[in-house]
Amino acid sequence: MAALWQCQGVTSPSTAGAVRQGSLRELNLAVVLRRIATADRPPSRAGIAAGTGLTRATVSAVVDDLIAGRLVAEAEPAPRTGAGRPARGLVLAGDGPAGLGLEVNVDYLAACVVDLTGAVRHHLVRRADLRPVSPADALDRLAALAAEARAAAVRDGLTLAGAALAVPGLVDGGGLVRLAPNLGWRDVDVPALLAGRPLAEPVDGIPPLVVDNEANLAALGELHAGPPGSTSFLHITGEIGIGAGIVLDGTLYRGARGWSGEIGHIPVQPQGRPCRCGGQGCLERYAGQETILAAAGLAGADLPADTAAIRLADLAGAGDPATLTALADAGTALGVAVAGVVNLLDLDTVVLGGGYAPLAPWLRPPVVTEISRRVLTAAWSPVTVRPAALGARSAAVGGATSVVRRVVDQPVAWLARSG
Amino acid sequence: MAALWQCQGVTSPSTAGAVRQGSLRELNLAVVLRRIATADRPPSRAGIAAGTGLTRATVSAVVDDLIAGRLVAEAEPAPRTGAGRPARGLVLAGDGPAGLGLEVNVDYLAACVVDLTGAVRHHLVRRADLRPVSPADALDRLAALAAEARAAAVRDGLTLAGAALAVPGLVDGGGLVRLAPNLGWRDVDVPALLAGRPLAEPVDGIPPLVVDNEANLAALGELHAGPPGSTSFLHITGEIGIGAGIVLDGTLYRGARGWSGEIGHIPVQPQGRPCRCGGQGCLERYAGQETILAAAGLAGADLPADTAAIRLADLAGAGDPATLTALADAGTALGVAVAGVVNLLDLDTVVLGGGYAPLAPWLRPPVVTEISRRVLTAAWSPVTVRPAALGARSAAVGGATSVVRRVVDQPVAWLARSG
DNA sequence: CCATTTAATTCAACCACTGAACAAATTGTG
DNA sequence: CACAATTTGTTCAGTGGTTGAATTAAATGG
Repeated sequence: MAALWQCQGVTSPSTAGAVRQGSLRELNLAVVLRRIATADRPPSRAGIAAGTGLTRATVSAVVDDLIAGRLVAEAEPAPRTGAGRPARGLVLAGDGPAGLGLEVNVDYLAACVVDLTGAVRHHLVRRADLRPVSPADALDRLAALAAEARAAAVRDGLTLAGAALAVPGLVDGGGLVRLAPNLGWRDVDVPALLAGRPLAEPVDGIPPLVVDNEANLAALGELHAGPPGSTSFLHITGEIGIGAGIVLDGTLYRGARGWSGEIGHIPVQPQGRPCRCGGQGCLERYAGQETILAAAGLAGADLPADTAAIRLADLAGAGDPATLTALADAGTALGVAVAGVVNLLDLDTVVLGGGYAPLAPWLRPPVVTEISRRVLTAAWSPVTVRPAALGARSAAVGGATSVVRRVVDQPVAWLARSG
Repeated sequence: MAALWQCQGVTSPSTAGAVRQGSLRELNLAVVLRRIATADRPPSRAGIAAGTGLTRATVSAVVDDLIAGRLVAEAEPAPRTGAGRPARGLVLAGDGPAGLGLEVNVDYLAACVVDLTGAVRHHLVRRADLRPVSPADALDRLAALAAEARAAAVRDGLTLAGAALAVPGLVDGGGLVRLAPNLGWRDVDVPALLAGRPLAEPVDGIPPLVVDNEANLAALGELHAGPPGSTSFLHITGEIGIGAGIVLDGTLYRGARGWSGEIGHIPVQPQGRPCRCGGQGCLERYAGQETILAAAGLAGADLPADTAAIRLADLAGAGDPATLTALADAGTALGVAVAGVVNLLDLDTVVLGGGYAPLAPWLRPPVVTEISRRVLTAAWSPVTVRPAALGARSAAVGGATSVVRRVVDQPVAWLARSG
């Protein structure tokens, strides 16, 4: 729990411009709330005052607002420390706002509910091959699953503060899915197709649904769920395509147009195999799942993506030589690309997620080898390569987390909601 | 001038935490000053009020403080627009604070003075081969040049608000140069060697000298000097090594440990030529100046880096076939690496700086070719490839600009200075 | 049991912004 | 040329939210 908010950067005032008088309280609500969220143990009002430089009077007033708004609760008194009146510990409320995370992928739908403390309260998954299904029908089914998750949240006394939908493709601002090749989607306007559903109706002015790239949301989930300390990392999602979420200084980097992370088309053999993107020698052609499956002798199996990864892990675990060679080669190609990225961005961590997560035991060694060979500063300060803490299904959790994170960053929007 | 501050992102409050009462004024000083800095034409107090949402009363009070602090001046009345009392235009003061930019490089020393408006008021360059010179002696000479520049600034009525030193190497926080291979420096503690010089003495609490990587400062300079609109770009400095400054969303990205930008060691031929870094097939071995010179038949010439670039440009301009081939090959290698970076980061602009600036006419075509072949989203939205606006000597100017930029972002630090 | 210590609240003071009224400076019109 | 219209900039009482000191609350320790 403590690690949840560990890594986020400083947020600028929501006005992003003039600082009006009321902004003072608005900003300090966020400051105090973040302090509570990032603390190792429940802090006292006095401790927050000492840590932030605000007076105890101000902190008390701010905390009163936060408690009244169900964002903060008083915890059991902490173990005794010495003389003096005992402090009353403050924690994030577990019964206030929650985030709804949704995911549409090639062979499953997922919905999950995360509360303010970062706990995953519900997680529903429906397996289904969605490739032959129209976008409208797929979103129909998703809406049904979302309604189920919402009902479960309401039974827990939680209030949904928003929802985030993860899609394996390029997403434009405003929820337009430009292209999701593996789903067969092109220019799908998600909010329009969901019109009339509770998901699409704004609740008290809070934007109801954010659509984002799967890799981005998975990286956000990893930022909160992973071990603290890594504020700049690459979260690689190896599915049919290879995507990456880039977190720099604790902030997700989306790119000039929101299309960052196309690591699958980094050239690793400039004169190598042609790629469907029109290029040549792209990483995807050497470390993509199709290539690994073919090299392992599973070319015609036509398995769903996550099943395929587990099948490969089983074979590798059993010592199948073709599979081991396939994974070693893929890992080396991945390592070459990652080494270039680390040289450029000076990252301290690389996370293997998506379909790579279960294959990490075999992919990690060649990746580490290439990094240590090719990264200039590797000798000074090592680069951590690890599997995703949330495993292969992190996008929905990451989406839900991004919703509650927004509440922590801008508590006024939540407090202004209803009372 | 208007473009100078065009691209910077929103700055978070300097407290980076609690918002105390006084912070209100502190923040609004910055808001109003930035508004004046980024405006196309000198704005009026009323216009600023309308644009920021502050009241005219507040803006007047803030502007009074800024004028008293010599950060802002009233301009000649703007051309008439209609009825009503004429507005008094506000501009950044050209006679207040200024930034001192310094550069130590292999074959020259440079110092320049930039005022608040972004104008380069002085620019001194001393050519000298600094490789055989000890770090202490080199910094001695630099201090002398800096003193000259400072004297020139004082004659103009300017007050230096700080200095920034560009070094071609890895710089640690606190001014320790870990490694500058081309200068032959290792673990050089710049502030310690400058102790006792006016450069090293803090003036009214303002940190006197910031040491930073040459590529980083050059990128910052390009951010301000270049055409507006490109907020995410890569500034590539092609010298003996190849470095890059990375600007994302208008902010320089330094990396987890401050060592970002080692684009020279991105693998472009994983099984290719061995590199002195221990890796294989690094970009530097295909697009570095040494390689280009050798391919052009100038291997033994031992020219200083900038002279070499101009020599190559002359040969290419004259149609020398070996040189043209060398540049085409280097450009292709560069394009492969850049395509990978653009795929990953979704940049809209790539700037060819340093030694690449004069060679841009020949390097650009192959780079553009590789980008259009290999970048997924190139069809949707084109990537601009252009030479550096500040040319090969942009690091010193960029450093000076970063100093005055800090004044604009945190005017209170300057105002609290002396009165 | 009381001095000591630390936590949290109360309250007058104060700072900076707010909003409205007012003064200043120009254009346009009869 | 006088006067209404218009826009800029300033003045001033009012207010929201922080400040700092005093006060109350609740524990420990001799």
